[in-house]
Amino acid sequence: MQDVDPFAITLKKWVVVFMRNSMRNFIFYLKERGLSMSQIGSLFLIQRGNSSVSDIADELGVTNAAASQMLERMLQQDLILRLEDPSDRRVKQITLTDKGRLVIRESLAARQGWLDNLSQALTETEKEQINTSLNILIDKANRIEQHPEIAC
Amino acid sequence: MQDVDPFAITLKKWVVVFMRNSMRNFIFYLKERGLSMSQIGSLFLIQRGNSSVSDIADELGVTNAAASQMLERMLQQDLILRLEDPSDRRVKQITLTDKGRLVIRESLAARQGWLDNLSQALTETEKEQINTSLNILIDKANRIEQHPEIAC
DNA sequence: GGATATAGTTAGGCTCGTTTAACTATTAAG
DNA sequence: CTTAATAGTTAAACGAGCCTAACTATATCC
Repeated sequence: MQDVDPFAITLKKWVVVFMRNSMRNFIFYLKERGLSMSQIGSLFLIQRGNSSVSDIADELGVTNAAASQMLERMLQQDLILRLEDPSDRRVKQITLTDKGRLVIRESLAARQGWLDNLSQALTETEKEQINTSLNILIDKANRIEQHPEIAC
Repeated sequence: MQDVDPFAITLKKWVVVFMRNSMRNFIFYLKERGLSMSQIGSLFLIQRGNSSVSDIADELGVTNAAASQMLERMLQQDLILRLEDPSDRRVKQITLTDKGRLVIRESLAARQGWLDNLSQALTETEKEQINTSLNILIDKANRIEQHPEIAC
């Protein structure tokens, strides 16, 4: 908590403000849809290419059994498909259904309201400046993700 | 989905990148501590001044009964205090214990790793520029929060 | 003062997410 | 070919979180 770097302080403040404002509608959307955090997390993981039961279990930090049962419930809700991997028939390939993709889009849109209000409160000049800054952050974040070994 | 404003697109991309990278450690911290999303959400709400059972129930979108039970569990974990409001003895004032405040700090710190890596990937010039941009966003976000009627 | 409203708790019942342990099916190693 | 390892499923059990309904205590209204 002994930050002296003003940038680090700003970044943390932004995290708090962002979370407070963006999570509310997101959580209400999940409730409305009857989805748990684990389930929506799984949908995003599957979209990113984590396609086996073990992958998803690892990422969520739960046992295979837990993941398997949760995916079974998601299968019944028509959010995902579960197919045998032809190259290794022990493995199941989990993919998104159209409904699963829709849920991802809607859950992101649920945050939209606050972001739209935020956009409207900005001048064009401010938008341009922030746009440039965010693109730098996005770019650096992507590089860190692609080269996680650098990040340690 | 028919965004033409490049700023809106950038903002959304940033949200996705941010969530993907920052939630993982946060969720693992919660698991380690045995806390649910509702419980950590409550701690933040209490810190922000939502101090009655009804306040918290409303914000979380659950019944008073559910909030009351969840707060009872948090009381047993020594995360909060529950005192009678002297000015209206029907009301209970919920406040954070030292342990509750610690959990808030630790949960934010759990995201720290990724943000630190991100900071290190930036030049001083980039940091200054982004710092200015984020401060604009924080400022506007605070104004929207203080005047929610404008935001509709 | 009596009726009504508000704040919160308690009880019963349900679902979900989780674990461990036992199991099946498939692949890899010797 | 036999044994061991891997991927996933199933079953039993438990706690958390949620709801509705019934309840207590306090405050407000007329």
